[in-house]
Amino acid sequence: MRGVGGADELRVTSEHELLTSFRSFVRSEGARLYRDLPWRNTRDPYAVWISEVMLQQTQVPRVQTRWGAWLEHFPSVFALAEASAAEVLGEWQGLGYNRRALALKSAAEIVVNDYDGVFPTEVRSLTALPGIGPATAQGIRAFAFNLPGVYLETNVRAVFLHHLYPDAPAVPDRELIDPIERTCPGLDAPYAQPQDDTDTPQAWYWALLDYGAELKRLVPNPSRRSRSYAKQSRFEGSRRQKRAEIVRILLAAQGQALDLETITAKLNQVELLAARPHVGTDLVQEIMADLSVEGFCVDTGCAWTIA
DNA sequence: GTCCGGCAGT
DNA sequence: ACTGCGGGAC
Repeated sequence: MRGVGGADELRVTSEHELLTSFRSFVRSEGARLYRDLPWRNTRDPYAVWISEVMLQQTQVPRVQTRWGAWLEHFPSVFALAEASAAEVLGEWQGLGYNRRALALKSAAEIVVNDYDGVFPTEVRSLTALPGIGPATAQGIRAFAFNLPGVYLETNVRAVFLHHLYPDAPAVPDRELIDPIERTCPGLDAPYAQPQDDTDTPQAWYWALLDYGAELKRLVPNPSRRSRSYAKQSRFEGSRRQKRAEIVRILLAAQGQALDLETITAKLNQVELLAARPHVGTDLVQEIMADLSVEGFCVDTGCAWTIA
């Protein structure tokens, strides 16, 4: 672990002072860079949950254009639980990673059936819901319930790597857990004694996110020095590009069943227009099997309809 | 080409 | 630990 900010800003004599000054620095940057995002003006767990899932591997500007529309279409966990998969996928189009939309609907059904529509607050209960992993669970806890925890996602990771591990080449996430715990307001550590009533988990993580986003514009992405960093595969021409196109084709069919040849033909119209190679029915067959297993569509013998 | 307020299956 | 999964802005 190394110094905070610049070496001249602070003279660090102990880990305690290091984390304490780190905290006040991030709080101050967070205040300066605060983003008044729409989902930050509610504490409705449903609305916060939707924002957290939309924000998984998806940049803020895209979510800003879609979060409000989703809440108008599906205003409550009950509305979402009762919606059809096609309706949910339709509202999701453009956000990417379509399985998130199906997970949202499945989780909504569980919250309605098992929790009477009231969102759980325990990490174990939250991560048991489809589409909610450790990061999203802590995000919901911090932003909807103002509960402390280890919220470790890319912006938070960038801030801690930049300030506490400036030269380490491959830092595992487990190294970050301790300092994150020690700096979160409300966790049992001397650094985390609340300064005032605005010193909350919610405000702390907003500050980390806002400062982390700014940091990544100023320096090369510190998260590259995370051991969990992985370069992502090419999208253009990929299987998942075709898969997403097939979902669009099924949605456009409005519940009508399409056979393998029809789906392949429609897909190849798109591929041809984009000057990509012709796709064979074998690959389409494979993708349809995956989509069926994942609940995107139902296999009606030799044809598929959107679920 | 890079990255995004990750998750789930293997 | 590794891989598949979307789509657009830069």
